[in-house]
Amino acid sequence: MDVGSIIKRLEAGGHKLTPKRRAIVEILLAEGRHLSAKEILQALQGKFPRVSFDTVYRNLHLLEEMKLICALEMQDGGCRYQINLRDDHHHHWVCLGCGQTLEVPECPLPVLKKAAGAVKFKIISHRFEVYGYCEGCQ
Amino acid sequence: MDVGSIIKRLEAGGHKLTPKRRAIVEILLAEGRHLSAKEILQALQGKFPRVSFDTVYRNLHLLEEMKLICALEMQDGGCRYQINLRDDHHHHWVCLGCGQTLEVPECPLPVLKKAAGAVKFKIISHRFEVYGYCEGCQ
DNA sequence: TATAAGAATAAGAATCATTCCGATTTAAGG
DNA sequence: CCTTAAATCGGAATGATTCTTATTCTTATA
Repeated sequence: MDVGSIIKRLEAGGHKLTPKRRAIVEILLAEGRHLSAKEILQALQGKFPRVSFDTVYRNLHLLEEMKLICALEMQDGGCRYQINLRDDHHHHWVCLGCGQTLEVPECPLPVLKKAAGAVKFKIISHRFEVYGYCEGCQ
Repeated sequence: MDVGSIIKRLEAGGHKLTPKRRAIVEILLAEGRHLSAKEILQALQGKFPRVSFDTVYRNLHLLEEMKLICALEMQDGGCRYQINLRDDHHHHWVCLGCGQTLEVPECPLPVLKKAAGAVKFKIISHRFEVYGYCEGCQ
């Protein structure tokens, strides 16, 4: 995933490529790890001193809808964002030490579909995140 | 799970049995379903008009630590609480229509332990909730 | 290049759940 | 009954997120 392909996907979706929108993507690409909305705002203020939280959230929501980034729910309820390296649905091992994430190789939901069917439950969405420590942080 | 056994567990943990604490447990038992902190506060105000949010949250956190209730993260980020009918760790099918929950028969984590080991990730905690519609609400 | 239309933005107020604070009250054991 | 730590109150504070309104860009098209 590079800036070029992200820009193409934005344009294909009928969205404008504004300087701030591009900068948010570049920040996420450069950092690699997941960032909070506040961290993104602060990084953005380097180039655009007058940028607002509203702009950060609006663009993060847009990028998330287009599946260009993914939102990680943290243990404390806060949210962090990172470039979606893969294009498909997946979950994360989230390191509580350094903040790096690794991808969980499979989604647990398919295994449970039969159990849901047994109680006639129609699945709409789910959340799954695993918190702990990566090899380096243990 | 009844009021008596909950009181015993509180006393065993060295906690006082205050009228408000008992009332919160009774409200959760009487309602059966999961309630938000606000709903609990409002129900509590019937008996104790001057009770504060602080008291509600303090007691909910205590009851959660003692595993007497479980906290459900909702899709919108809010939290709801219900009596922990079983004594062990489990997850829920959460109905977006009526708010009822059904217990997921197994936790997906054990299946993924091997994958975590493969990347030397030390698991500390996890979140898993499934949202959808129960049979009656579809 | 000019312009129109809609999309995006700024600024800061508003919201909402949750937590914190200092002062006061209360449960439970001796 | 007394003591003491725990629990409570009332309300302010916090912090992330969303909303509102006026303004400014982008892009497409003339």
